[in-house]
Amino acid sequence: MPEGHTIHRAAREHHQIFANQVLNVSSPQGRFAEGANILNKTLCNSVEAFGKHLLYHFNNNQTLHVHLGLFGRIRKQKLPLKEPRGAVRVRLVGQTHIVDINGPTICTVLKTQDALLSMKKIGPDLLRTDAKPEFSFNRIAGSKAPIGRLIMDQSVMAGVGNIYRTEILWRQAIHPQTPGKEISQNTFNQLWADARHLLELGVKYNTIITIDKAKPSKTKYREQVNIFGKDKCPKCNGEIRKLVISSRRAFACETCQPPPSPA
DNA sequence: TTGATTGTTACCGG
DNA sequence: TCCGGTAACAATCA
Repeated sequence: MPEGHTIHRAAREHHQIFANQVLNVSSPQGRFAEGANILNKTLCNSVEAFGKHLLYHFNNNQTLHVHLGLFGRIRKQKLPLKEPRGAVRVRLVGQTHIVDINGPTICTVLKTQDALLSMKKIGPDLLRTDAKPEFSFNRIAGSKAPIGRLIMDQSVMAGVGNIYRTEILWRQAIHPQTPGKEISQNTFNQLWADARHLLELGVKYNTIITIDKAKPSKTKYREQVNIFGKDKCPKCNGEIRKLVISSRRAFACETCQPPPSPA
């Protein structure tokens, strides 16, 4: 579920819903009661995302830091309250909506200052206007690691997950095993721009859309992708090669994305 | 019931 | 010291 677009979407929605409201913060399963009590009946000033990290800033300089990991989910509902579904760690209740957070790997209350400090370990976030892409390019250009690993490394650039990495590299005709140092400035610029474009589309549609002009599918899985999990390349009809990069599955059309020549 | 999954980090060996 | 690989953790659904 969560790539960068999910978290930024949530940040924008939750900011609209919760900013400058006193929230009831609880933990229906009792697994987060201690931190929740600190925030309960407190004013939420703002909500923001850094890559896949979500920060709810409360007054008294407290911040709820959430990272969904692989399985985490955010569920937004209109009032009235319903029974929590599954293992809800935190429930935020505002005047019109509630948000339940299930299965996060990070769900802690920090001093705002410390939460913001920890965000400095993350690379430039494609979806933040203050991002500095030259930092990412320098990391890539100085590395012999495969580009498929680098663009998903959140310390290099933040926001891209496993599906987007395959899709972005296919769109840019870059083989995922190409060493970072072989990526030119110009190629990087296009990659960055396309990644940002796709993530913004993801925020807009609340799902992953990497096919130009596509709209979300009406089936259960709304994603619209070119080659992730597919057998045939939509451009050349060739066979899609299955790879594993950073212990995660990846895909490539080796006709449209020529493999790098061996060193 | 089993397996697979849109993520990250600690740890270990080369 | 810097890599790359592996285990561990999270929860849900087909």
